[in-house]
Amino acid sequence: MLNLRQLEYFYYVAKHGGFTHAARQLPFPIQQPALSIRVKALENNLQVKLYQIVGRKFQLTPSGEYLFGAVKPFFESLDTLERHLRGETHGRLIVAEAAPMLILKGHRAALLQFRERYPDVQISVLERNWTNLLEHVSEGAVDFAFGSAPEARGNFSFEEWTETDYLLFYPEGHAIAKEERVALEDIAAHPLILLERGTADRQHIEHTFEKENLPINVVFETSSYTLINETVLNGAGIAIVNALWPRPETRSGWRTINISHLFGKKRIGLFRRNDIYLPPYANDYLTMLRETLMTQEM
Amino acid sequence: MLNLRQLEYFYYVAKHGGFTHAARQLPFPIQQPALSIRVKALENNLQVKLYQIVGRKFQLTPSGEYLFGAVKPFFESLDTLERHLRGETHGRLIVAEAAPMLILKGHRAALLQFRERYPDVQISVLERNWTNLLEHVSEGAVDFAFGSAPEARGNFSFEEWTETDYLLFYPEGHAIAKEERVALEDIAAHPLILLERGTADRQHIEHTFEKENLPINVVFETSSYTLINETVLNGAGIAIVNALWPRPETRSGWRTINISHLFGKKRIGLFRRNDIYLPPYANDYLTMLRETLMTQEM
DNA sequence: TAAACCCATTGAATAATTTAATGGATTGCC
DNA sequence: GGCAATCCATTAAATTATTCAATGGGTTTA
Repeated sequence: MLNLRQLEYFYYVAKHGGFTHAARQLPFPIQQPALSIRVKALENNLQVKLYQIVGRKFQLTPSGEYLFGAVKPFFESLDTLERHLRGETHGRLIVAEAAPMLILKGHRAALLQFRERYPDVQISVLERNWTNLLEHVSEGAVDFAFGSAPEARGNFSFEEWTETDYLLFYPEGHAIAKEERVALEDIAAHPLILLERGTADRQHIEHTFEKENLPINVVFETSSYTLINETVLNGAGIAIVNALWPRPETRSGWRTINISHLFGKKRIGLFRRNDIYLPPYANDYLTMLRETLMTQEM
Repeated sequence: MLNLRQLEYFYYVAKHGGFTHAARQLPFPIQQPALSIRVKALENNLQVKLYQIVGRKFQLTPSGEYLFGAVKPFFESLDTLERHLRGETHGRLIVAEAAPMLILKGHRAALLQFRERYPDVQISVLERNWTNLLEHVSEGAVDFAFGSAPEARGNFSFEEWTETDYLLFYPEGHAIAKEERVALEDIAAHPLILLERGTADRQHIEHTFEKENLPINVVFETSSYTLINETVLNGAGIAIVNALWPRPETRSGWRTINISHLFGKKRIGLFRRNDIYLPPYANDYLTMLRETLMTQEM
């Protein structure tokens, strides 16, 4: 039977990298020997060395690393858990690039419904770049996030909500339109307008070209779809966008071709931490959002 | 600051549905009042009612249910964690339908490599039906599983390893081959041979027809691909299979058409529990398996 | 070489937890 | 209706677990 207090102290010692450091930084008053003794007891319990002192540096053994990794999420989640239970709820929601056009609409409707039921829970819907998206979630800064399925998942679960195609977006009459079925080489032959580096779409697009060893010629990059739209319509090049991008509605003279045969589908969905249990209000919010999006037909 | 012992006792009381029950069934000697007091202390700490006694039945309040759900995975994982740390490792692996043809090959090679490094860890590779697959994982009966991406994910994370097309499998000269590009209606017009109900492929196929309101005529269903192959070759009908199905190599006279424009791609990958930290040997096994499959070209 | 730092160890002091006994409330059974 | 059984709450006393304070040994830094 693992002793919980021993585990807890081990967690703090491992987290702060040493007994003395831990003793000094812990939120409750405790002395170094107390920690020392408790961790020793844990080692004796398990019959496994969890750390070693090299010189005067504290180091976890592989077993120690394993144990630390295993209990860390739980101990990290306790603060949030306590706040949720006390009712100090502050809902936080993040919406990432690519999802907004689709999901934001849903938020508007879901919010109204939600406030009736939880008038005291504050919801923030934030837009974040794909690069930092999962960080925000894992740091607990937000409860969950929407974005496109990543390569590496780490500690997250991903639930697909919808998928979308990739489109080639070009001015009417552009040479690329001549092709019967556009090939990757055709696209590479033209100057490209893309979203900035670090976004999921950009990463995916570059990766696709790299796989075929095709160099790409990016003439313009931006984080703003408005600018992409402008630039394409001014004839500076062609753009690869996902089908949920905000189409230029004020001007005509543009076309799109579906190029999902080259770039696959883009999967968009919900990210949440694996190791944290969502508070009831958050689950309810997700349910409402799901329903809203369903009736809006996705 | 949540008190861990209080949490632990609350967990046991909630799990056994009452103080007396818990006190009697706990693995260590403890009396009912001790539990009672500790849980009360937790309630006072949090300023939240966690349970109520109705008549003489113990019932969790919604807050109690929430707390229980939040801490349960952790406490449930402690036993396994301890065993792993003590080195009492017994690896368990499950391979589900659809994946086997692809993944099993990898296992053979990975196993050899693995046994050199962890001679004492026992690995079992089991075949299970899609219907029970995730249950096995969530019960902790196996460390992880391979299968195709499900609709609902619950407490699992899914990591895609590969994807495969759906194929129409039919005897040479069959009428369906006349079509330029097969449509769903064409397929529905013929007697179909399918995997049994409850399998992921079957579910997906039925769902696809349902969406278009097309009735299907299943003349034969089985869990064995050998039988499907036989039946198709005898002219009983056409089959929808995924591209990893074991092709009939002993007989000729059959054809396939790719129908992923109708059924999409099938995504195959790794399932694992969200809330349990895999032991080091399991992660190493996965790494070896990944590498093996990479070099075998997927 | 001295000062600073870090962990281990110890007996004494303290705090936390458990026990045992008992009472109140509810249910089931005759 | 009455009695036995079940279950949780409460209390003071007993026990156990944990912490403290002081000290020593080893290592690094200046």
